[in-house]
Amino acid sequence: MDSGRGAAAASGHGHKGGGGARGEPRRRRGARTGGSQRRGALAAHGHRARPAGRAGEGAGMNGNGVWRRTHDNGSLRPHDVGREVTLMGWVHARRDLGGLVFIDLRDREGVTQVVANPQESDSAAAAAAQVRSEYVIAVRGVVAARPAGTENPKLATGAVEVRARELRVLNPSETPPFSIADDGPVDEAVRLKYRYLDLRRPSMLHRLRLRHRAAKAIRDFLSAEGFLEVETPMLIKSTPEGARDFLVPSRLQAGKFYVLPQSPQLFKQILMVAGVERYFQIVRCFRDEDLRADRQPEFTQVDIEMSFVDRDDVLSLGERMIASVVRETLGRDVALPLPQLTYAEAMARYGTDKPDLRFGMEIHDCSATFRGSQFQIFAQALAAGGVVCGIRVPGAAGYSRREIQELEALAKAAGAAGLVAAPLDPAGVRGPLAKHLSAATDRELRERCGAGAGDLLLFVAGPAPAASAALGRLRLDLVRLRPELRDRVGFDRARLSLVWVVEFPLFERAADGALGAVHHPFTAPLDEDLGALDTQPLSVRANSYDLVLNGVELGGGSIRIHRHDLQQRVFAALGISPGVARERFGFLLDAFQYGAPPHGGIALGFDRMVMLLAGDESIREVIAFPKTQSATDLMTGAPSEVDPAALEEAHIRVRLD
RNA sequence: GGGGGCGUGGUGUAGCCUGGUUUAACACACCUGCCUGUCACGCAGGAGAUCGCGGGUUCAAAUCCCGUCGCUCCCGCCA
Repeated sequence: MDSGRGAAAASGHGHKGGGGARGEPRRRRGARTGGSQRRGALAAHGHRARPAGRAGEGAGMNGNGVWRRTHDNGSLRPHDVGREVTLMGWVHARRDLGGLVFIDLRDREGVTQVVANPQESDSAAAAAAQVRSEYVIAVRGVVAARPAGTENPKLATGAVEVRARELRVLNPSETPPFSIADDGPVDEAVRLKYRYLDLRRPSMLHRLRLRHRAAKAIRDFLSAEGFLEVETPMLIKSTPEGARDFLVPSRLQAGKFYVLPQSPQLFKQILMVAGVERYFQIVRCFRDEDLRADRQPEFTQVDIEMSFVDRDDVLSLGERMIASVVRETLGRDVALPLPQLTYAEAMARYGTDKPDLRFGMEIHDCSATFRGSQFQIFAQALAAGGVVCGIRVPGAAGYSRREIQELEALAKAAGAAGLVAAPLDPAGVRGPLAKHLSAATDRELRERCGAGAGDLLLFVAGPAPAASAALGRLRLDLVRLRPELRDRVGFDRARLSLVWVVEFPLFERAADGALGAVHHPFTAPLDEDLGALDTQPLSVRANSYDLVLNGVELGGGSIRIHRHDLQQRVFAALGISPGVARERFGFLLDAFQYGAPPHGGIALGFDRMVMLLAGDESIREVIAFPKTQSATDLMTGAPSEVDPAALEEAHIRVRLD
């Protein structure tokens, strides 16, 4: 720190006392100057551990009690010329021309140029010369039109400037560790440590504002639709399903724990039994799982539940809400109703249950074409009950051997056994596959994939879900890694491509072979599949839905089971005995004995929603105080050890191994 | 739990692959002086880095190797 450079610098300001505060030299320059403390007597300074010996502040330095801000820094226009104004804010930039000093003064609303001219105010000019980046200052002066030719069209306020009569430093600032004004790339760890400075940057303030506007749009929309915002508890009973819980020890009940909610799922269903009919909450949820760009241990959901509705009612509500949010934040229209894909279609055409529909390159099932093929790889896969899937990469027939190998590596990383590449010339398929194709199958293949000369076909053979999933990943990798493809496949990054994915399976086979709920155990099966519930549970489709935006799962929901007999059958299929069900969900089952209305709902990831609206690739950008990938808070240092007495009271003994 | 990327003055980067002409370079920021119409102000001067940390190889390590820490992307995980 104070390395002594410029030790003499803080001396010798010819300060004029005249009502103006002087800029206060920053610590680096001023620390060694010694001298008396002429600090203002006010308490405002008392708690600031500034180094001793700084040139003192004048009597007028004590905060902003005397002045009142009249305008923000984004609002002055030519019609304000001649008006006496008081502005406050942070020093965005200072340009000292020697005598004449320009200060770009920034606050939340914008930037206004302040001019300090010694011919107009000696004291203001002297103070302005001492000011540095990120000092908080107050300026009193007169709005003037800028001299012809010096207007700045880049600033909303660029036609005018404020001629300073008085300038006060309300608070000096250390040199910030990174530029607030530049708003350029900075290592994320540094940004997180100094999050208060990071958030000060205009782009981050914009994100906070965007988030607020999205939340407000949601509240306005749902309120108008008759929803009640109801809060649910944060300290709740553990229900061992799904993600790992965050534990909260109970002091009063030794050895027992609350957990933080993974979602308000049970409570919102209880609220339906309670007759609330239309509930929503913008609510924090907690899941102790590994982090990703779109996953934080605490995140925010828009949680919605409605009574006396069917699936279409929920979808309509959900998509109208999203359209409203997009309109209120981006001013863009979303065409309704949104398209719907069944889960089966999504998997077949895009290899994923959250397809990115901003571009084509769909997956084609070419199994029929290759049935009976002499090409061993395909023949074996088909004989084993698998499939052969392909995608057409337009204009990629010229990819080199090396490029193809890179694609194969990606496919293998995505779970494919291999990748067969077939470039097309005007005569048809070339490459290793060509000699195993008759003219008829060659043509059939091209027709099936919509491919022509110059295109590249990529095939994966294997079990149905794995083969299409691998191609689905490859499809995404291709537009990510090969920019030249984006135009050819119609990829538009700015598009908002919303789609409902419906009819998920009700159950899935877990790794241990047990049957598990894809969504949660209160999800209703589709009526038409009820018959198979006890005989072929894996074939039963759920009355559920996910909302997908640009390949990101925004959220999902379902129509719930509200009848006791059906719930028993689902529990039975899941292998949840009545005793276990009672232990885990007893209060919900009890509630359902007293007249549960038909109901359903949806929960949307609010952070992800705002991230996509902002065009960001990580929800950390739209969370004011996010955690790192290792779930630490670099600003506060959480998590940390706690006072042993607190552990004692919580009946916790810590063991490290 | 596993795989990949990154870590060099305050910030962003180059240098690393191929060890030695590097006294670790550049831009921005910072400090000093000059400068009355700038808005990427300009000009001149200056300070600031034992190259994340530890160990090893070598005559010699920012550079090669091993370990470790931090950040990050992904797989697993996330009903």
